[in-house]
Amino acid sequence: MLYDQFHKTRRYFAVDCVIFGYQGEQLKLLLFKRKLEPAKGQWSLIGGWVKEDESTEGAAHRVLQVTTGLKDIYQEQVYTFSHPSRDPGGNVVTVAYYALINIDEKINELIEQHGAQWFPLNTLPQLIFDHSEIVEKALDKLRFKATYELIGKQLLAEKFTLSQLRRLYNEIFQTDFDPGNFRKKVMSLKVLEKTNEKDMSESRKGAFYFKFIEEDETQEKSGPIFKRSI
Amino acid sequence: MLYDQFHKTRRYFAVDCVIFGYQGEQLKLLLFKRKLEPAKGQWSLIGGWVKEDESTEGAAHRVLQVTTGLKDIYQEQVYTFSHPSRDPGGNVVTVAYYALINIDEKINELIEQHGAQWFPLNTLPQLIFDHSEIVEKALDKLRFKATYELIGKQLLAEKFTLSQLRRLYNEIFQTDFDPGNFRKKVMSLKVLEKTNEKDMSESRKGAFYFKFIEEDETQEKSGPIFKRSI
DNA sequence: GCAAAAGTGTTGTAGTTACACCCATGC
DNA sequence: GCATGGGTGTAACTACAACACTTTTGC
Repeated sequence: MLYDQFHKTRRYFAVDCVIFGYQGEQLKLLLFKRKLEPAKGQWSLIGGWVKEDESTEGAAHRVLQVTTGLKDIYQEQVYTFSHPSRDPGGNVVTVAYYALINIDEKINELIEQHGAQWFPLNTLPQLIFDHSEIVEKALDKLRFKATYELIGKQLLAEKFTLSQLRRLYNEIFQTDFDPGNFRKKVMSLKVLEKTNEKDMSESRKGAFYFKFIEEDETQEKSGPIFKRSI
Repeated sequence: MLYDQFHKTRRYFAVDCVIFGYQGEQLKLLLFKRKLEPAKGQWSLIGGWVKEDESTEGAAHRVLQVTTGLKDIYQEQVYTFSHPSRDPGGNVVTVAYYALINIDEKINELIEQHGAQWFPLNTLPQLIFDHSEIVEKALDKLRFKATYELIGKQLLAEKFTLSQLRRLYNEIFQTDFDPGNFRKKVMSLKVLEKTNEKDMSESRKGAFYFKFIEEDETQEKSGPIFKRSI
């Protein structure tokens, strides 16, 4: 190969996935018992080696599919971690991705087979290596995205009430949005459509379900939709 | 090594630097004539292989130091590009960084030795591989940073007038900020201090020079300082 | 005096916050 | 009827855009 003269290095190349889910009004993280030495059996992000003829996007996608059974999971590159001694097992460069998952029964079956478990963000166990830092960066990026566009499509069910959406935002930003103001702001974005169905489980009056309007990649980023009130 | 059983791949690992400078009221990019096959002699970003026991941050720093002679250049990770066929010479994963440089005489000497040249952003030549995409992402990130905090410390001389700063922002966002409003906004951030010196070269009245207040990493990100008026 | 940039002041508007208030319904 | 979340309305406040205005100086 052309570049071989420059390379004597043994380096490994991996991806790690920060998988966010939302369940029981809590933003959660999917963690795995590591199957590999070193640190075998400890909690970690799910990762995988990047194969030949595979991009990191592809590798992350593959890892997510294997561990959740889902295709077409929403994912976004977070950061690349490359400190030579970040992994005691060798010089492993990892490209981190975060993913957004709608937690349901089917997924949880597969997840259990992998020895994985959902953890609320504020009660995470000790993670291996620099995985805490990776989670921190992923969360920053998620918050950031949520400031600039309305997220929830991937984390919530197809139909959801505005209260459910608001509580998701409350979780993400660890704050307490005013119900009235939140509703007005969200409606002004014109990215949701009201359905005719009502959720009667959370209130006497009932709340209309909304869903995201299908659009072809036309989420224009215009400006912050919420003040970074964190 | 522990992980060797999983690796049969030949892959190369590089960094590329998007070097921004500001000169003659123009935001410029430093480009290099590639010294390597393939695409030898064509314009490209400056890059380098990541050595053993080196992080990508370290590699980018080293590459910047060699090509500009400067230590402690401000740099920030942009994105990792890993499509297996992005470089015809082999499977090269590259981590992109952008850097901010204050262009002056000394630098330009070294730069010429490397066959490098400053190009205004709107008249870039054809770049190799996916380097245009890398530049685009870097510029996005720079704009983004400039929206959230006052930049200029690395791009301008130590002392500068508010008009000079405003024209830098005009360049970055390709817009025309109102002089009065720009001044008020910048002053409200309380990150600049007025010096006693005046620049008499650009106006009859003369304009006071300002400089950035020294602070120990206390640029708190609160909210956007300028509407993304792009 | 006049041109030209530096610097200050003013006014209207848009978006947000805080909060009051009505609505629909199960109990 | 009353408690509860759903949903609407409103007044105060803030930030910003637009633009008028004053200041200082070289010519």
